[in-house]
Amino acid sequence: MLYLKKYFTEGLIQFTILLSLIGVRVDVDSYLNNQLPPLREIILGPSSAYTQTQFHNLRNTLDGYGIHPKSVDLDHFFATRRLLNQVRQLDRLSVPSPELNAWLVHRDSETVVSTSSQSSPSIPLDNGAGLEDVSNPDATLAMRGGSGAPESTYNLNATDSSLGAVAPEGNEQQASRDGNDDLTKEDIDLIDILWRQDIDLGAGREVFNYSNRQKENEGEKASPCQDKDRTEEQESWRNGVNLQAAQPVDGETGESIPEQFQAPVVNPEIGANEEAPSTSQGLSMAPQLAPAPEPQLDLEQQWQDIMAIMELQAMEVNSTSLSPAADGAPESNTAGTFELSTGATPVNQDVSLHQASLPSCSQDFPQMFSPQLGSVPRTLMPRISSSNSSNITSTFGTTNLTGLFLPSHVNGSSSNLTSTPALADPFSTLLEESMLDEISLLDLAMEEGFSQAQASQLEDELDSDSGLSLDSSRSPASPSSSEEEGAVGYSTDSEVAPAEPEEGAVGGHQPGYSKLCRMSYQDPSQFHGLPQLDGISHNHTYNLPLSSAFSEHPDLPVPSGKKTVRDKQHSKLPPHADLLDKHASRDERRARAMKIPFSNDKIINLPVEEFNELLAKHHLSEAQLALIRDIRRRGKNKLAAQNCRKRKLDTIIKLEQGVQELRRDKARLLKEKMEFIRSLRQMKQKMQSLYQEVFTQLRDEEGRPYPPSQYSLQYSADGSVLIAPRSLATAEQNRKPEKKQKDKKK
DNA sequence: TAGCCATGTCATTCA
DNA sequence: TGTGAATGACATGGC
Repeated sequence: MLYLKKYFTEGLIQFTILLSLIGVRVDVDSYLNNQLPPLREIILGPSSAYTQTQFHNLRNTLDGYGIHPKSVDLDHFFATRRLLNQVRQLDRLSVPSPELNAWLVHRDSETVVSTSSQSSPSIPLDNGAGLEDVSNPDATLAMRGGSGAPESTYNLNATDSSLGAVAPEGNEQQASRDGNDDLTKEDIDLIDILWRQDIDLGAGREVFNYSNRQKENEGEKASPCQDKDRTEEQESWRNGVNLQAAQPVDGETGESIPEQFQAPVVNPEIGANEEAPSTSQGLSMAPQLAPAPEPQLDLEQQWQDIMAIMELQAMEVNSTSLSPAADGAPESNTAGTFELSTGATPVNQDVSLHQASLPSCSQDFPQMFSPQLGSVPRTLMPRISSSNSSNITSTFGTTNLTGLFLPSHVNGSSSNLTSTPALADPFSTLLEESMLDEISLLDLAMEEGFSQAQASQLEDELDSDSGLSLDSSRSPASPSSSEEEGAVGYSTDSEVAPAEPEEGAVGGHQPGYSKLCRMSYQDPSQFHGLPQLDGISHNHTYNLPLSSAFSEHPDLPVPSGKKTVRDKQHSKLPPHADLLDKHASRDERRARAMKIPFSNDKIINLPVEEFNELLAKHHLSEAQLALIRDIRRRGKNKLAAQNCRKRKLDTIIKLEQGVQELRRDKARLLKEKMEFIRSLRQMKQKMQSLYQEVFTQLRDEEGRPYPPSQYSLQYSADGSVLIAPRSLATAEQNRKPEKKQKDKKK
């Protein structure tokens, strides 16, 4: 980590030097002192709770690497690395390629966390480059004399101030000139390229002037009108409304184009790339798109390796979890989502990056942060979310991007629908339908993945709880159990029963296990400290009447939520008797009233023989005997009813699973059918072409070709091919159906 | 207060 | 024939 920090620091220093070469005065100390997290955190260490980790791709499957994917350090590494790369590569010819840069920028906690593509003017981009502020296009116009032709009137000096200069406007040109004094030709070329990026935008750099924000923050030279606009924008932003949600971006640079400059954009290249992803950083993403081989630091190489691995993993996740349309079909991802570029460069990196950043747009956001996020003011969260979501919207229009980053079942099939490439053949409709069907079913399967887990869990419970062996390991109703333990040793649940002092003539201790099982039914979390009970998650309490366990330990908290209401209602009663009454069933109360000398649990759960012995031991009245038999009958029936209901649920769940399975099978078979049809069609086409080829080469005795309208090739049964007049062939074909009909009649 | 749900109970059937 | 299990139907209470 220290190494990374050092690297960040070095990179930032390089970047700062570069900016100073351009003519921008960058005061690192002021950044640090002004409590701007990114620089400070990059250099001094991460402290931001708002860090958006870019590696939250789909399921956070990137474990096991040197840098944890969720490490906030990676974010800084990402941001800094990309900034540096892009700056370094600005002097190269840029070729648009499908790259989506997910920038991560930060601000102090007072304002907003933003991703790069966020073009909202209210988001300061304190990324260390001191880059853009798109909130002040008016100033740009003014500086350019309000020209509608920005290409021709671009003010280079004005651009200087946009690159993070904190010098007053009046000094900008001087500062720029001062800075240019030391420029080499290479630097100048680099600066020219930088400026051209914005010229292509039709906007000067001053549009993205970071210094404007600085000035505004300092209360210097900001016009009231600008303040008002900015305040409104910030408010709207805080309200989760991105006023510039549909703001276009420069396809070449990925920058957000201020609305004032959308019309004048005449650069055809921009038009061709108008769907390019947006990075509102103001730094060109284009140079990075054509990375020329250059000597890399070892760390860079390592970083590339990390990136490659992560991309592969992201692709794996995509290919396994998304629709089959995504299999080897990058365009499937691009449809409506990643169709952002020209050229055929794979979008793997883009995908991973995008996936890495976008989950934060919605519900995944809180989980993506470090535990410190818990301390993030809640008021910040909506802004974070809205910034990201609006970001997406601004970049991709109304396309439903979330489908790529949320589980497909969340997104439904919409993204899949858009991602299914159109097929040219006549079967495309059917095939598409089939594939879509399957896709939707795969979505269902993903849904089912969840329900299956639940179902299997429930199934396990059901299996283990089947029958009276709900407490399967120790069921008192189990003959084996009773045989092992004997009448006296009938000590599991039957031991619970004597816990009722009034009822139980047969004493017994309350085994902790049973007690805990009872409690586990109510609150499994109470057993976290009991490793021996880790494996106990089932509800084995059906044959453990609540009153039994509770009566022995009336000081125990009432575990049942349902009982609590009743508890409150009876809270004025004497504690012990009240609790006994409260948690005693009707039969238990009756048994107490009739002075039955043993517990209801015993009455219910003892095997017949032992039960009869127990009755024989005591001299009971007819009323008592009748009550005992009723208690036994009802108790057993109660358990039976519970088991019956569980079985019903189990059956329903299994049926649902069966339905899902059948649907998957149907989709798979349909897909296979379509593939067969397509294959058959291809074979027919091949056959037709071969037929034509052979036919055209045939000649009669005079060397003339046979007219296809009069002759055709006939295939005989022995495999030979004959040429015959079409009329003859037609007649033969007509005979065959007649023969078949005759055969059928026979 | 109606509706839903969980649970208990009864009656019945079956092995 | 007694017993237990299974299940439909109904009642009840909580939310």
